[in-house]
Amino acid sequence: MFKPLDPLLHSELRLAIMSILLSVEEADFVYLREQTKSTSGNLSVQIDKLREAGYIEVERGFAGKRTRTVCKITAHGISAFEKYVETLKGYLNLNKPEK
Amino acid sequence: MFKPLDPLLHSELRLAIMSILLSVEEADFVYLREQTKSTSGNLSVQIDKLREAGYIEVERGFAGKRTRTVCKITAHGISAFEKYVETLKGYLNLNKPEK
DNA sequence: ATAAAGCGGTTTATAATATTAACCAAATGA
DNA sequence: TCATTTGGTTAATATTATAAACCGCTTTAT
Repeated sequence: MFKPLDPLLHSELRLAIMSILLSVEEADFVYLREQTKSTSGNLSVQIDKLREAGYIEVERGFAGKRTRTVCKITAHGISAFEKYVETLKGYLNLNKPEK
Repeated sequence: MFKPLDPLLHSELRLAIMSILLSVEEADFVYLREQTKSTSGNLSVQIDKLREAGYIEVERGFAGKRTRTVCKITAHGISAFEKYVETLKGYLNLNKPEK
């Protein structure tokens, strides 16, 4: 009945990161930090976990002279996310009981 | 954009407990343990957290000579769950992108 | 009877995780 | 030049989940 939830995605910040990357196709570190209202440290750690899992790709480049770290979701990340959502639905009684 | 997820509900086991109690209206310890495939220790701890938060009520009674701990969800628990689901939807891009 | 094993749980210890705090190098501004 | 800010990383800490050990009671076997 209750299938296990991918622990990598069942995390508020990582889920938010994935959600953004799913709708935006590419986002840099600063943008993600603003959107998620997270601290740099936390964001850095969580990005790295997603990257290690192969859910996102991270490329370091430049914006003018400043460094810029760009993230984008991978195919593997997309399917993991979709699977997570399906699994999660099993927990959420999405069929609202009639009032 | 990303509202905080109630940490009490954003937990696999506690969410499963709540999900069951939402659909069943009353369940005892053993039933919950079987359905969630959790250990007694883990279940005991998580039930207690939900009870402390006022999300569920716990009553101790008897089934024959043996003790029986019965759980049921409270109105507060129901609304917390519903709110959690709504918040969560903000993370889940539920509108599938057309293939 | 009494020992041993099982059941329904709780409490305590440990493993895993998230979050922050401290730091660093490069760039900018006074 | 030297202090600040920016874009991050690394290391330490706080929080959380999970499992292990235990407890009182009941049932079963001897």
